[in-house]
Amino acid sequence: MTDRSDAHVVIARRLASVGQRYTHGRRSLIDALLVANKPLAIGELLASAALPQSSAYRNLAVLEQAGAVRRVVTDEDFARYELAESLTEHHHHLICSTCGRVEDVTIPASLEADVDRTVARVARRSGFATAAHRLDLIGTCRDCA
Amino acid sequence: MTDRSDAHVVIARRLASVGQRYTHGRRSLIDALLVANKPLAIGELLASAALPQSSAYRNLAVLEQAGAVRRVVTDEDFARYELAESLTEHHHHLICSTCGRVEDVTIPASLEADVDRTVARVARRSGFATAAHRLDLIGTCRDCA
DNA sequence: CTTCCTGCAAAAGTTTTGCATTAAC
DNA sequence: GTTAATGCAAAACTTTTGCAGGAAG
Repeated sequence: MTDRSDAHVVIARRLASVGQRYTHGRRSLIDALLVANKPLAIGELLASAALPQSSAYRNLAVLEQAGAVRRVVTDEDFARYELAESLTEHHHHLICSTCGRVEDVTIPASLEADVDRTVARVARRSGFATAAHRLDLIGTCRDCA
Repeated sequence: MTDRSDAHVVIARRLASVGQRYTHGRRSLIDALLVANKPLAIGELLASAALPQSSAYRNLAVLEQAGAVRRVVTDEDFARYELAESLTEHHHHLICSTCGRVEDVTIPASLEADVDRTVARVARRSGFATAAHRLDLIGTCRDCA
């Protein structure tokens, strides 16, 4: 998944397998996310992708169910969206608690493996079937320091 | 911070140091959180603490600024609140992606230390001054399995 | 062509705010 | 007594939904 056109092909296939079409609006949203390389707020998506709010929300919901995008929650009172990890790489977020900025970041594979293993064990002990973990770094970005 | 009355004393002091009073409504909210031992949604707090919505929101904001409670974000479209970690212990959350249930959980100290160290390093390299990390486990709870 | 998607407008849900009254210190 | 907190109602904001018209396969 290194090329952008690859992403479009994969997404088209996933949408088709759920009986959904890859329309212009959906492609615009994906393009915006491909360029951004970080979670975008709805407002930013509306500006980049140029489509009505209701269509954005509806399309993001469809794209999420098709496994193309992921809804990201921060401390802000609106949602952000990013490409699904199957189209990028497993990563985490640096969140600035002052301005809300969100950036992607990866952590060393060794720690990732430790977290995975421990998280699976802890969850099992609690009666949870764990699907995933979410590790965010909350701090203050360079501009806000 | 093992006793409940201790929590009230500490919170009263923190509120006072910010020029705020420890009123009946605020005490009710704290009591509800002390009993619950897990993040509560606004609706649950309104039921337990029996106060108007607007007062709940305003008081939770004040209590958060005073360092008594923390706003917790999940995938739901409403917020949850829990006692600040300085009044409890550092912990993480098990989140059921089906029913939204949220439970507290702790992970082994050794992993916690690894995460802390790596997170600090990664953040520094990115120009972030890290204050904290947030590690959540997303899965399916026993009841929803 | 047939089914799904779009766009507009209105509704629903959560959270915030103004203001007169009440409680805290 | 003075200052801050409360409670009600109304507003602000994000997100969802209904429905007639248009695009995708």
